[in-house]
Amino acid sequence: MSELSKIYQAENYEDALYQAWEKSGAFKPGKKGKAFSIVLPPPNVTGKLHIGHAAMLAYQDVMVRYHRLQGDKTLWLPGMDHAAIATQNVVEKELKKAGHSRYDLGRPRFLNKVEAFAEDSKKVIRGQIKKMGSSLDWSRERFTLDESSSLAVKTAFKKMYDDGLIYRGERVVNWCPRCQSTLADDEVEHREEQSKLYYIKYGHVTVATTRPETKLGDTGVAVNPKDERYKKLVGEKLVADLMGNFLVLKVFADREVDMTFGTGAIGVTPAHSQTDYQWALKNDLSFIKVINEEGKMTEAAGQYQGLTVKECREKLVADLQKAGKIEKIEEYTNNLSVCYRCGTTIEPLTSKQWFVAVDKKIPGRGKTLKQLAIEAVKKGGIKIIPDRFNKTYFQWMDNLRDWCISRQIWYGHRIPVWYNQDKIFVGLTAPTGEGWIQDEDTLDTWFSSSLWTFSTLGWPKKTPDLKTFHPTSVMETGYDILFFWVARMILMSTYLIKEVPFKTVYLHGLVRDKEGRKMSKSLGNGIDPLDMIAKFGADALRLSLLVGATPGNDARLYEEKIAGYRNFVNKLWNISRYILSKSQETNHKKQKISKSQITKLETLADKWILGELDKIIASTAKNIEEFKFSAAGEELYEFTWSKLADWYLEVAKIEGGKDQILLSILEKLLILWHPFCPFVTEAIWSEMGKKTLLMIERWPKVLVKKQAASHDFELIQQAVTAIRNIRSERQISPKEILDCSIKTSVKAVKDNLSLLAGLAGLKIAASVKGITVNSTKVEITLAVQANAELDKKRAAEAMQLRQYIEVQQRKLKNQVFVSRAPKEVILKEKEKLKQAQEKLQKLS
RNA sequence: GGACAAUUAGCUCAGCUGGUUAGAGCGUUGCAUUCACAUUGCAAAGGUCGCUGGUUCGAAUCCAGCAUUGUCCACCA
Repeated sequence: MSELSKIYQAENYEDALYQAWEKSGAFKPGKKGKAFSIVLPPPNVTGKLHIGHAAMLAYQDVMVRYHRLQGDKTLWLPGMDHAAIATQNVVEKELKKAGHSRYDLGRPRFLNKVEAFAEDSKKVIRGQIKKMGSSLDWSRERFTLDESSSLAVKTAFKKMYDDGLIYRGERVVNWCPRCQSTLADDEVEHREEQSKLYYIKYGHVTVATTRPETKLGDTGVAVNPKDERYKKLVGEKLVADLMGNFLVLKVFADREVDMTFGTGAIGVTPAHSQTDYQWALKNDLSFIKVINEEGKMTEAAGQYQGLTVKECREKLVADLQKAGKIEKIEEYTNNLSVCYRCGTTIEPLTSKQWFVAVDKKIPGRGKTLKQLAIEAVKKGGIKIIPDRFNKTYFQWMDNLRDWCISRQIWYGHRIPVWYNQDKIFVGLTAPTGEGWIQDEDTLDTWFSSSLWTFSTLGWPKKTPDLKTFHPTSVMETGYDILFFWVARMILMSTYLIKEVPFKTVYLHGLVRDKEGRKMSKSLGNGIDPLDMIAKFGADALRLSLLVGATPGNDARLYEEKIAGYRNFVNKLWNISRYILSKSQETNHKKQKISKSQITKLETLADKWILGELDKIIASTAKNIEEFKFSAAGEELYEFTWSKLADWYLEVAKIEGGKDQILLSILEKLLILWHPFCPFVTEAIWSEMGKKTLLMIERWPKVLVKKQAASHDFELIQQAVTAIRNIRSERQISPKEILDCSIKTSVKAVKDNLSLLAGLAGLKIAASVKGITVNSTKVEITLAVQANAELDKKRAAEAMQLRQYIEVQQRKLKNQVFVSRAPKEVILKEKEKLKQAQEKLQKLS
């Protein structure tokens, strides 16, 4: 066995270990055990991974490695998302730098470019995922645009079309003029913006608007039915002249009109507003489209044709002002709609698009898609962690409207619909015959990702994987895509395969910077996971992301925190180094020492540490199964550093002959830590000379030892700490041997304390005068000089104790307390009182 | 406008379904140096758990209200 370095050098081990894992085939699910599966939320192929991805990988790898150690048939399936608009944007931006547009290249050549970019991106991302130590089954890697995903998409589309759940219609949609595409409602973000509210005269009625240019498309005026000012106008037709554009406006009443806003009368623009569109349908208004897909004014805008929206607004307002048609202009804070991908202002406009009907009854099921998705969570098929997101989910589902799924971009799944004059064909492949032309549009990227849990397992084919691993066990993802993705997966899965896509949804929070700000390129406060791995090692990064992060809550990350866990990883390394070096020494002397001497087990300290080990084996498993990764990590950390290293190893140095017990503890400890920090644990495992991999070991069994030893060992700890305290405050060197006397009812304490005395520098003496240190059953008197200042401190301590005793006595005399509190609580309180009294007695 | 969360030591956060004299890490202070580890060890200081009421024998924990911060949703033109 080679000598281990003083400090764990992560970079010397990580890549080789990953290769060894991958080569061993252990990332693939085994043949036995119950199934445990997670499908990786596919990262977008837009470039590289950020720290949020690193966090996601850490959480999932903990679960996956844990279940593998439990002997489950464990699958973690990797894949990536083509992220239609996002990816196309990146490539278009690059083209633009060279002065080109996608139209210069044409569809096929442009798509080749995007595909090449996506392939490069995938390579980079794969590398990053591996750097994190993620134990994914790469033999099953998938892509949302690969062949079988395409088949799944087309199959789903056709079925929904045949069931009447997908339809084509002319409706107001969210249009991004920059992306040249529609967006779903939830892909629109809202930003507060300082703008102006213009009061425009429509003859004798004045309407208020933030968007004067759309007024050119007004065909109605809405008022509240209760509004006395306008009552007599309802049903009338107004004619307004907007700089030569004559508007014919039907006045109608609707309860949703806010009488207190503006003038109480609203100009209605059916072609450029969702609300107005609904009103127009109800009140039979006509549609005038004044803004086109480029964000420019149409022919219907008369003299303003060809101007951009902004230009038109400025010119029209100036013209109207000159003509005396503007009553006033007020400052106003507006909620601006912008594209979530590029931030461009959304133009709502009417357009012919494909939609998924969420409120239509599914033939043969008697329920709507929306109802299916709500039931899946309500009836307990799916558990969301933390559960407060149930409410958010239901609220969103209740408000869900038909989902616009067609996008006017090139990169993505082409809509499987063909047209021939007025004939239409929907199918998996092009129809035969002359004159069929496929729809130019592609599908919303979320359409393909909504099938992800089962399309990755082979659907629509009935594969063994689909049978074994679906529904998946856990969906681990960020709460920010609960709607985009999680909700849509539930919708599609319950409809298409009559199964929930996953049993548990674990939602993690965002990773923020030290000040709690969102990490972003513009702020430059992002932390690159690869930099951190290079600096501190992947294990340290994983731990810093795992510990301190609770589900659904954002967590902060900064270098000092990662450095702290790097220190811990090194501590684990050195604990192992010590244990291994000791056992090596003994091996050399093996012939001289009898077996009974080597395994001098079962001292008080042995019993204590083995009891603690049992506890931590059980609690770590429980914590991981309950998704409390942070708590699991914290408790293990405490066991490893504060109990094993700080106490047991020190005792072991004194008592000696603990090679077997130490090695056995180390083996178990490495298994417990493996899900959290797989690299260092596997590295140590191999340094121990193990021939098989740690990652395929089995989770240790709890031995159910009698744990009475715990308490007695804690007495020793208390006494030792008290002695050190005295040394520290009186500045007595640890080397100075102190005379003392020990009184205790527990014999083991006396024995062990004499061993530990070497630590504390104690000398046993029959009777000594000096300062008394005590815990419940131990009393130690140290021969040290009195010190006025410190005696004062002891007096203050005594004072505090007396107060506490008084409180406890009052509590125990209180009849109401004694009669109502449970017995255990009363006993506990009595014990506390007794301890305080004893302590006080010895102090004075 | 609605909903949700957070508010605990200088900083970052634990604290499960009420029973602690409220914990950890970092930071701070003092001490220790050829010991597995200075990426270390030992010890200490530091909090009336946002505010006000209520329920209870007992509240950081449950309830109500308020304040501050943050997030999400919503068609207020």
